[in-house]
Amino acid sequence: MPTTRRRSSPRPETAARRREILQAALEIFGQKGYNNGPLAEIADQVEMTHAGILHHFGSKDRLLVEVLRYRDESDVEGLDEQHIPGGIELFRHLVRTAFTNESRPGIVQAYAVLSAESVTDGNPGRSYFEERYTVLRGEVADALREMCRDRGVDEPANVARASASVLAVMDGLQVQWLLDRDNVELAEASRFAIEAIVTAVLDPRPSPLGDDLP
Amino acid sequence: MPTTRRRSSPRPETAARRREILQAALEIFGQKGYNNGPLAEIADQVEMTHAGILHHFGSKDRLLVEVLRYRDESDVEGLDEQHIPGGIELFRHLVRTAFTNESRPGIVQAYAVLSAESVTDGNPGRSYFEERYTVLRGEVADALREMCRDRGVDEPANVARASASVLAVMDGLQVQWLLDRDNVELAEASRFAIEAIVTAVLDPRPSPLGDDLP
DNA sequence: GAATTGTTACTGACTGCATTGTAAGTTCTA
DNA sequence: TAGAACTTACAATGCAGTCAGTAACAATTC
Repeated sequence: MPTTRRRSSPRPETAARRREILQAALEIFGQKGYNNGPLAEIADQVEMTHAGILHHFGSKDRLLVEVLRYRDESDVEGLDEQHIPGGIELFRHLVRTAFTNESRPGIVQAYAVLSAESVTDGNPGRSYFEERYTVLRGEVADALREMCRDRGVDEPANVARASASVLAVMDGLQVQWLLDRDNVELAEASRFAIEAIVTAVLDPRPSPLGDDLP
Repeated sequence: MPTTRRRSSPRPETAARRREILQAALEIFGQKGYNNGPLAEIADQVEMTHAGILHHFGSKDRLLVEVLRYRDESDVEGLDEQHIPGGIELFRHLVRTAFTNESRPGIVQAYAVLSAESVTDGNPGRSYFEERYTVLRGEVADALREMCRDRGVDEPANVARASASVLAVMDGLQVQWLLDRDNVELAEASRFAIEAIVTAVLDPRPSPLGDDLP
């Protein structure tokens, strides 16, 4: 028996429809959080019923992980041109991102809310964020080492600490900014902090706090 | 008519019972988030029904704001002795806190989760966090200015940016740590970043990223 | 290239569960 | 003895997910 497999290809407009849903979900999850963001509201925004969304994504959990992947792609697409910068260019890119993010409160909020929510019990986005931070820390660390090499700094200490700190300060400032959007200082703070941290790696100096801490 | 107002005072053990509830709520909200943390689960932990909790706090919203206030108090009580340190001592205190926090994942997670969740639509904890960050930034800024004065640094630039950055880096590192508790570097990163930022205020140097950024 | 057949992309109705809040009743105690 | 500190029972939503059905479309067959 040849058992000719019958398998229709998805319709041409389906991909676009899915993207519409992902966009709407990103907005709703960003505004209200994952647990507090009902499928029905996402469905409304794309003129569909919540059952339609479940048809495309199977479950709310799976929708979330696809939303997170989608955010990644659209981020790279929108800000970068094509390649990931390295060395000093990475940090310049991060600073520019901090500034352009001021015009995208939706995405900023989605990221802040969903990353923190991901550490709660049984959250489906957790492994996404675990991996994301690991990858990003690695990229920042590589860029830092490249800068050290360029400037003849041998055996740079604190590269790992600095990488985590750079990402942390950007995330933390975003939360503060979301709570107080009129505070323009907060955007500038990203540049200041990143410069401070990079400087401390390239040209370490004695601690102003003394050497007797833990 | 004298209308002798009849108004019983609460029973002596009531205060302790309320504290038990606040403690349990802090745990549950920390583990599962505010929206995802049901009253029933908090009630279980103190051997009560959820209606009992509502008797004490009126609504879930009001419970949250009391939980946040409670966290503040117990924090100060546990770590500080009595007074808030200023100047260099504040930063030494912050670094020590970062280290001792490693043994209190519950509270750390509660803070990280609830602060991010507070920026979502209609969250009852929002104004608490708005005020908290404003106050904390002010305290850190004062401490920085004091250090500048002590060391003869005039018209220190970037004090506001540095204050926000210090808080941001601590918060951001906590999220990363919650996602990867085995990563011991992350605790040390707090000290490194705080030192870097304070140094950049006390003894500013040219940006390693160039001066042509936004 | 028309008819057939299976699949996609839904909708609407429904199920079942979780959850906050309320109301009435009970016990205890200041 | 009134009010504090509950409990039990219930009301009222809200929400994810299932299922049966329908219309449109794609692939296969003739």
